[in-house]
Amino acid sequence: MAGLARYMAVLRLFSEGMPTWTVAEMADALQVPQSTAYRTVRDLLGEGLVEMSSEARYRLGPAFVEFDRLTRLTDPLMQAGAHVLRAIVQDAGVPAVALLCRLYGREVMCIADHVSPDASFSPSYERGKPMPLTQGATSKAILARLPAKRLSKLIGADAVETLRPELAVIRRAGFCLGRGEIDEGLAGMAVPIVCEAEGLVASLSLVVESHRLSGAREERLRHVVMNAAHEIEATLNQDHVGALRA
Amino acid sequence: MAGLARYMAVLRLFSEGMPTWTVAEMADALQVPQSTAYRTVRDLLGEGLVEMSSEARYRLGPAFVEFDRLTRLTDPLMQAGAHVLRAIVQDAGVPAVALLCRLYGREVMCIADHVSPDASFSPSYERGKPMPLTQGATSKAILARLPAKRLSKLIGADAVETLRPELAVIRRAGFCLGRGEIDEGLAGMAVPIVCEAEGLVASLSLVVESHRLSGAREERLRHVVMNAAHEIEATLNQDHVGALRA
DNA sequence: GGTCATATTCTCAAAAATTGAGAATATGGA
DNA sequence: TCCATATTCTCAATTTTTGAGAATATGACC
Repeated sequence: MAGLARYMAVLRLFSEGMPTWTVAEMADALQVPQSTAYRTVRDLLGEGLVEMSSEARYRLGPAFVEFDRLTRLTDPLMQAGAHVLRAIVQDAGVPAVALLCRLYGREVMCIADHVSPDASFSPSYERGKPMPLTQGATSKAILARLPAKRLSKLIGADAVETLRPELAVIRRAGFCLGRGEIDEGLAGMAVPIVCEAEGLVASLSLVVESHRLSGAREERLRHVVMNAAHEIEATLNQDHVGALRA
Repeated sequence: MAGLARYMAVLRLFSEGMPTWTVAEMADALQVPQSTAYRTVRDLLGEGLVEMSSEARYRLGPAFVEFDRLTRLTDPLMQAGAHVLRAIVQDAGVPAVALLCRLYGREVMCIADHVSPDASFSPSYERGKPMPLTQGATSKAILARLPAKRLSKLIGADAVETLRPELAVIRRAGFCLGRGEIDEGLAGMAVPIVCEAEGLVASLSLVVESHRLSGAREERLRHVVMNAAHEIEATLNQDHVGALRA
């Protein structure tokens, strides 16, 4: 294994189930001699990607927290949309979770969330959690606005065929409603957000308990989410124009 | 430049002031030929450390958001202390910001914050922001609990001499009050948190407007912060014992 | 302060990866 | 379709990485 991959292989060992590793364990898991593992860890340590816990164990380091902050500060979607989440949760009038998600590299990832204080259900998503590409209103709203070429590169031509009719409907409606696709008993409403100039394809979603979503309320919430999403989209395009002029 | 350093040099180019870069700009900034820069970016792209924005520009990628989440989920200090921040801000009874910070690699970094809804001042700190090592109550509370050897490795023997008396007082009091050391007009109260078994040296701080901190209120807030910090410390040691048994 | 076990760094020649310059291709608009 | 620019590729020279084990540091315990 060469170059960056060697380092990333070590970093990807760390998980929720096993947050600290000894060098011997790493060497064993990656099938490399200990001397090599030690050298790799020494480099990672020097860059702050790993830190030492006690007893010869290592943990992920401060660099990630720092780079994440930079991402939060500089992601245009984050800047345009973060404050909207609180607002739509409040507008919802029922226990709700608002999510801002985007196609990020090869995954759909949640990059911001807001849970209403009275929400008794636990949200399945949170900042930094990748989501299934082809399941749930959030992802579908994103896929619906992806150019055909990029879409098939992402999920494969077969999957595109299967989803095509559904995505066409979403694209036309500018809206997607999913019930229980991700979490049993929950419903998600998602609206796409696109900013070509920034290379962004994203969605704003509101998750509520399925049984609360009937008739007039569904109608009202749809408007809340759509208006908020369009506002974010407008801000994005506005900002970009501003950035170009500056 | 070799190995990891070559990749990190590229990543550290990204900043709040310049969040996207073209490959030509990177090559120029790092004084390497473009072909090399392209190869480096290709590797970073493959690992999700960088993503493409539009028009041949690159941005930091999803990997950082993902690793940050893992850090949030697995950092023992975070688990033990995150929920306490909201509580002490509420207890404070005046506009306040609560911070959980720790020695992380070679820096003191804020890893969690909570701002009271009525705070009119903007906090100078937030998750992911490194703080000056030798200034402010937050950092001093941490330094005060660092073993002598580690302390001088961190800030140098000279700085240790200068700070020694002050740190001795903090260590004995289990508490540190600083006025205007970081932000003019604000006061910080910090209490150290240590968990040897996890290799953690940290502090819990409460920041309020300086003029609100007089007499009885100072006394009361000191107790609020100290109690909360000790509770976190107890949880940490408890959890660690539990982890060992499991 | 000394002794042990274990963690970490070091050494060196062989093997593998990276480098730089420029040619060759891909890509995305007019 | 063509153009400009972005990106990948090629190849020999150079530099880095590798693996095994020896050498050294570290820290707990007596």
